[in-house]
Amino acid sequence: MISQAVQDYLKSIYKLQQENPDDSVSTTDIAKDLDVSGASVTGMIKRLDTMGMVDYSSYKGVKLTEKGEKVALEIIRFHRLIETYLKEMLGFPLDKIHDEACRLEHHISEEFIERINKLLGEPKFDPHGHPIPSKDGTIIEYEEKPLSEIEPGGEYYISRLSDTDQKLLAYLELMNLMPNIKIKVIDKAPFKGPITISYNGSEKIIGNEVASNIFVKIQ
Amino acid sequence: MISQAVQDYLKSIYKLQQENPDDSVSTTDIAKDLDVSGASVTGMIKRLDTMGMVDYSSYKGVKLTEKGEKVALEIIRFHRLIETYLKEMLGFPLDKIHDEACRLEHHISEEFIERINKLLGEPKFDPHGHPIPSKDGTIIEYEEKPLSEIEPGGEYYISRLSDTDQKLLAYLELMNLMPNIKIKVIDKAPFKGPITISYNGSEKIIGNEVASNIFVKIQ
DNA sequence: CAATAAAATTAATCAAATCTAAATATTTTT
DNA sequence: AAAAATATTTAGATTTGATTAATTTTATTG
Ligand SMILES: [Mn+2]
Ligand SMILES: [Mn+2]
Ligand SMILES: [Mn+2]
Ligand SMILES: [Mn+2]
Repeated sequence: MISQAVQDYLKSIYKLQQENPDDSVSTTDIAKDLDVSGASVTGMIKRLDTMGMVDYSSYKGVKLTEKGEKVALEIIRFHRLIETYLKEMLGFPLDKIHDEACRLEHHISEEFIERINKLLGEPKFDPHGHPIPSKDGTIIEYEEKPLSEIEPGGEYYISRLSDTDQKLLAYLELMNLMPNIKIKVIDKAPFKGPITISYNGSEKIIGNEVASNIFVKIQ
Repeated sequence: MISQAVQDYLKSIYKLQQENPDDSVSTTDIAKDLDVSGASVTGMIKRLDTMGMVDYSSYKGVKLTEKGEKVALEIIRFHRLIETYLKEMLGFPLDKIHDEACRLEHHISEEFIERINKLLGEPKFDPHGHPIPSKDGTIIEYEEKPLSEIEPGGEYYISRLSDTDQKLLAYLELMNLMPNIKIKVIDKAPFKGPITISYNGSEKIIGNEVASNIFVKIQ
């Protein structure tokens, strides 16, 4: 059996690799992401290497092997299906689903996942707008940009909300700024100033910080 | 935080205590129930004692303290609500719910439990017929007897199915021998022979072994 | 009531994950 | 290119939960 710790490391490495696909992932980045010491990361990385989950050489960082990536994608699939289920079927608020899913992802069975996947109608995106990997590990990719970098003018669809700050997510849900909402930038004040947007038939003003956590689909 | 291991020990001690309320629970019985070595049990018991979860003195076995019992009942509440949820909302077969619940009980939040409790309509019994402890730790008790000890004649309601043998549970579900079904013993062959029963408008013959895993409510 | 069997505890190890402090390698700056 | 700063690894310890083997305590029985 693959322990929870191993699963969390693989998930973290996958995430960091996505953010920076060219470089290999550094110990320090993993340590920061998982909030553990650098020494712990070195120790675990060596084990992952002997398990064939990552390629590692001293002082050079790691890269997931095909095997490691497969495991990571499986956990991410679990995580995102659970998030979707918590929101859609149990009525959890948007800011509570991540933490719950992050625990459950390590403990539910294939059978459980298959059942909720069916009940949900095999969804392709979770409530944050994250794509849900298919069972064979393929994952939808598309181009997006933070709303804070969009010039006033065209219309866009919200594709994704950053899920790092749960307080912010609660605010976005309250404002009904959710994936798939059609949105238009009316005005953008200079020097990271407030941004005027129009959606759902009304105008709102949000801060640049907030807008930088909302991503819209490009073309 | 109370670890999964600690939770499982407390649950096991609670169960063994119920089976034999007068004696204190022996190390060997816990070891058998949890499938660990006796030495492991001695080690854990000492920790539980210093945590104030059990009263323990060397060579004399353990008894749950009020604190320990409260924790045990909380986990049992979680376990049984999850079982009910897996059956009622996700359509799990009766023989698959125990193992899944036994893992999840340690990892779901109060919030999750409260939500499924509401959605299920605050059920009082799980699919095996086990009473679900209330949030404050009270638990319904009633008298019951194995069907194998019932003499032909009166009518009874199935109260509970033993959940130790999952294969047997699958058979019972197939036969529609489930809690709350009205049942009548028509004939009982001697020397632990087959038992003829009537329920749901038809007659069936089951083995004594099977009947000893079906419990009916007394009066 | 002593001999034997069974139950329980102790002692010594192990593995997984973590940590801090010290040492070493790499990168950046002057 | 040497010095300084940063990143990474090593060494040594800790905690939790488990093991086997040896010892001690309790229970049984002739
Ligand atoms: Mn997780
Ligand atoms: Mn998500
Ligand atoms: Mn359990
Ligand atoms: Mn049950």
